[in-house]
Amino acid sequence: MSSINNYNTAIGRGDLGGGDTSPNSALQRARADKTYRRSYTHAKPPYSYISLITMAIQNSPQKMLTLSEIYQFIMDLFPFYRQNQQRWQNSIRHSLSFNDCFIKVPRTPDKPGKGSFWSLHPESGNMFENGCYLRRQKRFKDEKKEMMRSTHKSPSHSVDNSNSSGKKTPLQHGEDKSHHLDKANDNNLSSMLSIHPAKLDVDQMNLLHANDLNMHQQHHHQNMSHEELSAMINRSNHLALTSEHQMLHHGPMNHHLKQEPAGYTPSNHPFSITRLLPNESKSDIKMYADMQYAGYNTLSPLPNSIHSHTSIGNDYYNSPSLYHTSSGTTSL
DNA sequence: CGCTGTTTAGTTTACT
DNA sequence: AGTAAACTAAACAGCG
Repeated sequence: MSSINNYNTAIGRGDLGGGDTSPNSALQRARADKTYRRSYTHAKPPYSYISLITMAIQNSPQKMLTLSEIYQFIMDLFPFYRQNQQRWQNSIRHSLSFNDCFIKVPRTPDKPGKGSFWSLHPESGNMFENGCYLRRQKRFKDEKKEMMRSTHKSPSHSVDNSNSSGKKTPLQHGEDKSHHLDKANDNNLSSMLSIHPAKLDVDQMNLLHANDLNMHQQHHHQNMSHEELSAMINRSNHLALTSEHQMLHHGPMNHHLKQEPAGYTPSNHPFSITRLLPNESKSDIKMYADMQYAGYNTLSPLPNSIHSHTSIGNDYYNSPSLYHTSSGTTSL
């Protein structure tokens, strides 16, 4: 199914700034109300939180952002998320913690502050380049962490302290602490880089080894400079992005993802995250203009100059220019 | 104290 | 219809 359907569903769900409008009435209102176009652009973007986080990180120069920077990126980009902040920001935090595709990069002493940096797991690949931005076909799992989880879940490790409701008592929280810390330590760059290289395909492995392994072995990651860390992550992300090409010849890196039809180029997808990258050509920035869902027409292709969220001068759901297609107005 | 991060649980929704 | 991904809420700990 294409993301056009996803888009329609997102709108159809009635996620219009908190209203529980039925799909039909939303559509009727869209047709009747001339001011609706503005509301329409405040509709919930057709992206999952995971894809939004991914966008934010991939658009940052260092390929890593703090939590608040991720928040800011999303709010800058989508007015929808300027409301109900507590709700979606909780979900963002949950997504970051819960999904193995996000890794924590510790702050270095020269960059003190609150919270870690968040980056993308190099093995997570192009999670959304298959065209689905609301729902991945398969959740990315870090096998190492998966092992840890199952180990901790196994009967030998988890004495049943749960009460009938399944809610933790304060005591249980205390008892969980070691597990908590293990998990926390596991969810960072150090463990990410100690991942079984066998999981990478040959080319990636060679590159990673050639470029990074020496450094990896010589330094403890926590002691790396921020520049080293980000350079490493940049390279890894580049590998992930260029894996598109490899997939055409060797099949998908994440083999559980279905193959796209022949001729399909992920970066051509209307909501492609690849298209967000600053080095992408934006000559086709009006690509969506001719499409029926022109309300999102400039969603994906960010302006050339975006290298950090702070430079975002306009948002993509709000700019009046977005309301126009090549034929003049948005048609629903 | 507020923010960040982790975890659990329940619900909703996309997809097969 | 069943399953799994995504979303939401909430409790809690730790840190600056």
